[in-house]
Amino acid sequence: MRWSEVGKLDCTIARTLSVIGDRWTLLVLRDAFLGTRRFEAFQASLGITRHRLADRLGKLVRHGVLRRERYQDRPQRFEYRLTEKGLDLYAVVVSIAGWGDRQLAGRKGPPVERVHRRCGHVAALRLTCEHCGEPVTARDMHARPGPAYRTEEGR
Amino acid sequence: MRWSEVGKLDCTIARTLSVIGDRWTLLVLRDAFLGTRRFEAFQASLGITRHRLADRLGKLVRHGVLRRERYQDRPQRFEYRLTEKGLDLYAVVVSIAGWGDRQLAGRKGPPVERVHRRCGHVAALRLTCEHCGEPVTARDMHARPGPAYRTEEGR
DNA sequence: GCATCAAGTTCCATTTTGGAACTATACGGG
DNA sequence: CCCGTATAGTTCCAAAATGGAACTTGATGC
Repeated sequence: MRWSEVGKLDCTIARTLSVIGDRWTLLVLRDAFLGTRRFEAFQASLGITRHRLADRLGKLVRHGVLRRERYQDRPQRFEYRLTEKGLDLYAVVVSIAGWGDRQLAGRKGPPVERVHRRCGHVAALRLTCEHCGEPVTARDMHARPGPAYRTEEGR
Repeated sequence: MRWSEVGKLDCTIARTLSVIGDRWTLLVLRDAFLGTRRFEAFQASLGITRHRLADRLGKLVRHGVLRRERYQDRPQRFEYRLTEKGLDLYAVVVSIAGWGDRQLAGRKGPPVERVHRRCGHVAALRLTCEHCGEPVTARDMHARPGPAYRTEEGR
């Protein structure tokens, strides 16, 4: 199967990955969450080729994750900002950072720390059950076919 | 910059992505979390070429995310199981699934639902602040340079 | 005119993928 | 003994994606 067909599968994970699951895209998003907005800034920070970057930004815009906004006329200049849909990817980016911080053990601790504005503390974020509020790990959960599974095949 | 050099950056996100951030790897992990263990089963479920699959499984084993275990001698047969380090990726996989479920709006609801064994409910998982326990979104958090940043450059 | 800036595009060589066939070990049946 | 089946890979090659570097466009400032 071609990667380009993965987005048509009926798995929500596969479809999400068809949007954000390629080499540089999540690093672009990392920068976006750190406040980067301009083409040159992404390029300098990432070391991605301009070609790829233009491509990835365009794809994220087409998928509604970023929005391309003019910040100056003459010459026209654009910047890329996270949409609500894009901001909703925060959990993905933070989960990735969290795993790296825990498992890939930087010698001096994490390079970035996150402060919860409301409570004022530097804190890791964790998954909890929406229903009971308890923290949850893989072993606490059981996956089973959901509504969409009953009507058609496909994970 | 070559993708193969991304793992050497000092960003925990970049380093995590060098392990799990390529095309098929997260789909392999999705299957692993759903209980898939054997080469043939991954291959049939994913539609990835056997070649790539062998490659990806090997890489995950080298990084300690999966462990290759013999389940039969003569002929020797192996299966791939998540290690603790691998199980710790649950938040990443679930966050990706969550975004897909919310934003890519399957017409009939999610294909997979997750039950919290402890409380018995089908529930989405969400990020909360480890310190105060409140649910958190991108806007609630502020990123700033952490310990590792003070001693050396690199995000 | 000439340099500079920002945001892309174009071109081409190198890498990575996808597809399909082939290999290795062992079992079970006729 | 020979054949078919099963599992887990490997090999080969054409097609697609990527990396690097130079070029383009539109405008400002000297």
